[in-house]
Order: sequence, then C-alpha cells, then structure tokens
Amino acid sequence: MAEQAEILKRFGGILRVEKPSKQELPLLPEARDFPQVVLRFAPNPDGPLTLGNARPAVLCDYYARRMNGRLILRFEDTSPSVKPPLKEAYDWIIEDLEWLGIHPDEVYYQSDRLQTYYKYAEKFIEKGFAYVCLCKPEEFRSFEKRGEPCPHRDQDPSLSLSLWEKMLNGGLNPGEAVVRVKTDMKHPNPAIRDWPALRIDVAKHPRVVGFRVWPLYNWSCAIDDYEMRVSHVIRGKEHLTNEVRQSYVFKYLNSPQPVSIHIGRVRLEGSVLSKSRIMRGLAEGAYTGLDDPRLGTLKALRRRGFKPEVIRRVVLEMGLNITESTVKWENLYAYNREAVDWEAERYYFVKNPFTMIVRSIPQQVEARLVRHPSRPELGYRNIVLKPLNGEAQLIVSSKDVENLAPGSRLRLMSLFNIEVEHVDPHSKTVKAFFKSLEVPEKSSGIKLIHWVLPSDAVKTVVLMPDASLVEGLGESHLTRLEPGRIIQLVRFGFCKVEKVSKNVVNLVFSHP
RNA sequence: GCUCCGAUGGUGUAGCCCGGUCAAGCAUACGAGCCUCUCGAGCUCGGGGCGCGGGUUCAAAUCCCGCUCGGAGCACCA
Repeated sequence: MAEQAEILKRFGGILRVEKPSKQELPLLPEARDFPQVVLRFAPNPDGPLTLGNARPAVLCDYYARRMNGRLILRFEDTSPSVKPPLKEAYDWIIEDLEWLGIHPDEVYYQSDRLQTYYKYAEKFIEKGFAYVCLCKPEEFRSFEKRGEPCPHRDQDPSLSLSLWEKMLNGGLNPGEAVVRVKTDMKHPNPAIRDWPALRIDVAKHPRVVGFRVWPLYNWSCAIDDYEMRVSHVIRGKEHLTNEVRQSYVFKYLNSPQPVSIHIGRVRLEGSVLSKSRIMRGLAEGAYTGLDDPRLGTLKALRRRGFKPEVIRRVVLEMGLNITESTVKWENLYAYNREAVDWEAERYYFVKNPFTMIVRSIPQQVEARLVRHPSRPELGYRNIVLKPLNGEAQLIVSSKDVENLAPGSRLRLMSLFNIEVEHVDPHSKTVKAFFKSLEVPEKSSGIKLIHWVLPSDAVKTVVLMPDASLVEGLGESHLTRLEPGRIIQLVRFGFCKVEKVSKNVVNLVFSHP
C-alpha cells in the first residue's frame, strides 16, 4: 500500500497517504437510570474560549457523538457582580465551538432560567431541605468550622419562606441573606456543610433586567443537570467537591445524579490560559486582541493557522485523565505540520534582504519553482532572470550570506550556482559570479538558499508567535493568495495568509 | 492548617479495576541512515520510563502501608 502510494505519487502525486487513525477512547461509564447519554458543556461567558476550555468541550462533543447522545451548551452566567458576563462572549464561544466542529443540540442560558431556580428554591424551603440564612459570612463560617448549625438552620420553613419573599422583593439587601441547602454540619469536609444556593446580587446583567436573586453555581448547575436529564458530567477537577455538594440536591429530588468525570487542567507551555488574566492583560493593553498570537485562546490558535482537528487531537490524546497536563508547542507544531503539509504551497520569502550582484551570467535563466515538492500536479511558476551585460541582481537573506568568505559557493535554488567574491554588511550587498547551472551533487555540501528577484518582490510582513514582526520581501505570487490559506515559506516556516494587497502581504507564522 | 485527588521516558498517553502473556505499547521530541534542489515532508533503525521505601505473592507498573513530590478545593465565583 505504501509502495503503491509512492509509485502513484511519482506519477501524478494525486494520492495522499493517510495515517491510520489513532485509538479510540474508552466509552463513558454506564449511567444507570438515564435513558440516553446527555452531556453538557457549560462555560461562563466572561471571556474567550482557550485551549483549556477546549478540553471539556471536545470531550463532551466526542462522547455525545460516539455514544449517540445529545450535547447541550449551557451558558452559566449567574454572577453579575463577581464574574460579570460579557455580552460579546456568548457569540465568541459559539463561534469557537463552531470552529472546533462542535454543534450543540441544544443551547441554554441560565440567565433565562431564573424562575426555574426560584421555583425549586421555594420547594426546598417549604420542605425544609433549605433555609434562608441571615448570618454574616464570617458568622456562618465559624459555625461551619465547629460543625454546628447556625440559628437559622432550624427555623420554621414558613419563616424562611417569608424571608425568601423579602430576598426577592427587596426587603433584604445583598449580603444580608442567602438560601442554604441543608447537608450535614458534621460532614468531614467543611466545604460541604450547608452550602449557599442563592444570594442577592443587584449588579447589572448584560442579558436580563429586574432580578435581584441569583443562584450560585451548585444550585443552578444541579437544577439544570436534573431538568436537562444530563447523564454524564465532564468537567475540571476543581469541581470535585461540587459533585458532593450537588449530591444533596439530587437526593432531595429523589433523582439519580449524573456520573461525574473530572479531568485535569490543561497548561500550554509558556502561555496564559486563564480567562481572567487574559481579559486583564487585554484591558491593560498587554495584548493586541483576543487573537494575539501570544495567547492560548482558540482565536489565537486559529489565527496562527492551527487546524481544529489538531486541537481535537491533542485533547483526545489527553483523554479523561484527571492529572494535569502541559501541552507542548512542539506537539502542536508536529500535528499541525502533518495536517497542513499536504495543502501548503511553497513560496520564497527573504528575511532581512541583502542584494546579491551576480556577474558572468552567460544567458537568460528561467527558474521553475514547484508549488509543492511532493505534488507536481499543483504545477509551478516560472521566474525569468534576464541578465544585463551578464549581470543581474537578486535578493537573498542576510542570514545566508553575511558571514560568507570570498570563494564560498552557494546554490540559488532552482536557478544556478555562484561563487561569492565579496560581502559588504554595511551596504548589505554581496558580489558573486556565476559558476554553473546544474544541481550540485549532494555530497558537494554546497548550501542551498532561496532568493527573490527585485522585479518580482513584494513587501511581506510576518507576525511571529511572540507578537514581533519580521519584515522582508516575498515573491509577487504571494499577492494572489486568498486570506486564510496556509503556505510554507521555504526554509522559514509555515504561515497563514492574513491579508494581501498590491503592495504588502501580511502573514502569521504558524511553526517551523 | 483542614478535606480530597494524583504520580509510567523530555512531553502527552496505553496498561493498573480483573497481578503473570509488560525485560512496558503508541505519539511527539531526540540521535543515526536513506530519500529530497527547503531548515518541510516521507522511509528505516536507535537510545530513553513504571517517584522512593517497605509488605503480600511462586510472580507487582498493577494489590496493601508509609514517605516524597505535584495538584485541586476550603467564596454570598464558575
């Protein structure tokens, strides 16, 4: 098979050799009492999605498809003051998921569901599963610490109910009251003891107005997972104790609790993945935007030319592991190269240009530059070099010539071989003379360099991963590429075309 | 401090529940060679790992205990 592919490639190069697909992840543990696999991805719309969010998102999507289930996207936007939702972030998230190939079957906004959370709260209070607590946070903490009930725990449900009314209608102010779910004041983990379910928050919300009581995470999450018949929850391990907290809600509802699977956090080597830090940096002007190449946002990765399947691949490779893992850029590069090499046409780009003056060129030379070394069927472009009195100018990269001694030989790829006579770093020029036309033997050790003709050069600016700009000259063919295309600048690296105009080409560097 | 988790080569993982077939598989990175008019791709080969210490057992990466290291939570955040 590989041999056949090789032969075909030599003949027409139309066959792409597919790698065998990697191993499948194990199936999710069975969730008894649930008729269907239902998963939810539940981000807080307070910033852009990062590689870190991609982990649960991709896993949920993977299992929803794999196990013939449903995927729910749920915006958890119930903290108007502490984690204020961003109006734009809702769309960012949908876009980013779309890019990853994730199309949720249902979308919910928790800010639309406040009445639902109220309804259950009332029911819980009536039945004595929850109560309105008027303790100051510090006061309650001391009861919690000692494992003793606070004075409000055992008050009559009717009292709690009237306090609840006051919370809703303005008779109580933020910080004065909170609804607590009764758990176990002697629970070995103090964090579990009578946790707060709803509180008063009068800050403005970008989507809805007129509400002053907002559910806290464990309340809205448990109620929603219950109502939406979520069978499996895949989320970060920071939620480990929340699973226990929420178990009380399911117990009171007399309903099975979804199977929780906690996964470790993702770190991206040398990048910031924390939404709050990203948003802060953005506000301080440390980054140029959500897609600043230094960021680990999905938007930045997309801008840099990473394919969504590469993100999916690294996520699926990490699997359902609870241990934290660090993604190496090297790995992303390798996977993306594999994803992109086949489609990336090759072009010449000269960084830090030097002018090379070549004399003694016997005749006009036509360089045939193939678009892809492994795919001759993509064709080539001819670049004609017309010497004047045997002399011609070329543009080459400083790095390739600045330290060359007279007598050094070079091969200008697809063109001819030269011998250096003189290098002048100040004027950035190299004098050389024509040596021969034929491709040198591999054993000769003659270095191959690329070049651009002055008559065929366009200013090219490449945005690098550290947000610096590399300027140089590229061949004019670059101006014919549509934005979004992935190309390879020969001996420089893979880049994504961002913007082209007649006079300048803007690229974003992907990786070597 | 308290409550929980986790630990397989540089990195990410498979195996651990149900001990032997694991002198540990895969990917990537790395090294060598082949191929190639790119510092890209492809092909072949290679080096590299079960955190430490005890115990159970004929047999332990797998079970038990202790230690070390790492992580998470202990918010009227999600």
